[in-house]
Amino acid sequence: MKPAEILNTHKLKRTSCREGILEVVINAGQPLSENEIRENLPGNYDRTTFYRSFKTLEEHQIIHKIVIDNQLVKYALHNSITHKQDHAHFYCNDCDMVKCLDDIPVQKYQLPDGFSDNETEVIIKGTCPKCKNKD
Amino acid sequence: MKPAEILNTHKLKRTSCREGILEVVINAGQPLSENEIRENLPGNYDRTTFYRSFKTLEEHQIIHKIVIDNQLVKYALHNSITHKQDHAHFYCNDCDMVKCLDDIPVQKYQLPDGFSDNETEVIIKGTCPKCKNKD
DNA sequence: TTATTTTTTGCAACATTATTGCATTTAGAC
DNA sequence: GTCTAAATGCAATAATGTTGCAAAAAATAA
Ligand SMILES: [Mn+2]
Ligand SMILES: [Mn+2]
Ligand SMILES: [Zn+2]
Ligand SMILES: [Zn+2]
Repeated sequence: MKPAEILNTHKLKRTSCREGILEVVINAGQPLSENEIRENLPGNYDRTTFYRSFKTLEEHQIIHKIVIDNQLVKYALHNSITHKQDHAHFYCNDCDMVKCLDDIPVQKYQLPDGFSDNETEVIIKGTCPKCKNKD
Repeated sequence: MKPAEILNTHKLKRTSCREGILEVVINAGQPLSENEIRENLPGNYDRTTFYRSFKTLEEHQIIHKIVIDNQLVKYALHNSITHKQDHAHFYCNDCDMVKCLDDIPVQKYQLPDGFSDNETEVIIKGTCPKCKNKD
């Protein structure tokens, strides 16, 4: 699906920042940091606009962010199939790569009395195949 | 266990910053942010020293941090019983309270081929009992 | 005890990530 | 093409965290 289509589907204005972010993230096929996105965007770049665009795209559940250890944030497209379902994320300690594990639904945890949940985040840290074969 | 004892056990110097952080976190009985810790510390406060003290205490697995949505970080004592075991954390969307769910071990996830894991973080977001009874 | 070495501290500077206010521009509806 | 609500760009500000370095404190050696 193309950026313009996605924006139309959600009745969002087609602005260059929104289209640019989507374009880059779709092409990458994996979660990217703000800097990685910026590096792949042509022309001038405004951080405020990025954050506001992200907020909009997030509210429409088009992209989501993955926070690793505060100070590393990656942005990723929602897989249109699993979409709303909570899924786990993988983080490679060696190369900082983040991967959406769309096929791995998160476990439903039994909370203590009185607590109720509505979202669960799971981040699995380890080594990715690429880094493992680097010895 | 008292701060001084803990530091002695780990053969760490008893400095006022380390003792202060431990004192405050032990008294609170729940994870606190840097600001919440600072507010409960007497005398002058240096952020650099806080971060360096935290690093030391973390390396000795005395306290650990919980990152909620980057921009909210809470620091908590390690439960001496479950200690090294990965445990889930609860975050209240209403009051920002964080709770260590020491009794809830994290599930072992089956990763795709070639990936290996060595640590898993689970954050369950929802409403705490106090906030639920506030209608 | 005194001297030497190591660790910790406090401060300034800097980096990164993120938010707000406001004037200007633009996309899309008419 | 005109109009208007929405989005943008820029400056200012905030929160969180790190680094270098000289001074202070603690541990160790003599
Ligand atoms: Mn994902
Ligand atoms: Mn915990
Ligand atoms: Zn890797
Ligand atoms: Zn609450």
